[in-house]
Amino acid sequence: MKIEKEDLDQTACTVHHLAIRDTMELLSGKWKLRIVGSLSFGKKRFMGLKANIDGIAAKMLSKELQELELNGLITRTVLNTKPTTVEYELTAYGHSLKPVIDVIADWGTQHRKKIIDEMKL
Amino acid sequence: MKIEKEDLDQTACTVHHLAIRDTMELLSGKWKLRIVGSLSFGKKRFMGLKANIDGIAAKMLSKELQELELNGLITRTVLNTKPTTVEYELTAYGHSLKPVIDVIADWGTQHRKKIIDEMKL
DNA sequence: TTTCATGGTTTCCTGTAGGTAACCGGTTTC
DNA sequence: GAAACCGGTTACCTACAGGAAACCATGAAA
Repeated sequence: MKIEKEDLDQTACTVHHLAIRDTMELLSGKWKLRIVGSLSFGKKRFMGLKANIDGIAAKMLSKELQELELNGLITRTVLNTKPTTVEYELTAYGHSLKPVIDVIADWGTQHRKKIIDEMKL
Repeated sequence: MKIEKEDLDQTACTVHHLAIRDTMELLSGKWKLRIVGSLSFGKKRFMGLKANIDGIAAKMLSKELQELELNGLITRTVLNTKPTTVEYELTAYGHSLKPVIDVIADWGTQHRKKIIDEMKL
């Protein structure tokens, strides 16, 4: 049985697809990438995140944080303060997403420039 | 008025957020990234894409392709064949997404490895 | 003349993502 | 004892993303 170039492409392509799907599933939802992006600037508390991420409701923030923690991307630390404060921080694994976030943010930045330039014409 | 480090962080962070949101809006939906990923291997026809992207329905493919074309990421070329065939191809701008796709696919690949390794324990 | 292929569109239906708003428990401050 | 702050949870609601299946026009082939 001969292996055609098409087959190789097909295989490479399938793996590619699986990988993309995996990443996007982990980062699914409107807010996860934003939360990770926010935390990539340093650890933050619940209210800090809520203030930092414009428009997010407490319910969503709490839910998304739980999923991120389940997936080992962030840690949740309850501090012994009064009133109780909770710190969220990227794990090492969470930090491994930095290249992903950065390249997405970079593309978005230059895309926004392009759109603005086009408006000026 | 003094500019604090926090303010700078805040500004950097806001821009970051906008950029992330912009990119993700363009690539929103379950299939767009997969379509672009598929086309990054070379131009394809409608049926080729449908076969290549496991599970996508014609309706979704057609809809997503329209949006991608509107955003200038792909071109649609109707060929003078019988039966009519249509070629979809990434534009130069679409190709500029390659680093984004690649880094997402790379992360997904190593994430999948990690999960499999953890299962072996 | 019936069937097959291409590249779709249309209709119908459903799950769920995500929004709003009220509420909660513990603690400190007024 | 009322109000405020933190970090949530709960209940309720709905718009829309997305799936399934049927349908359509064109033309070639059988």
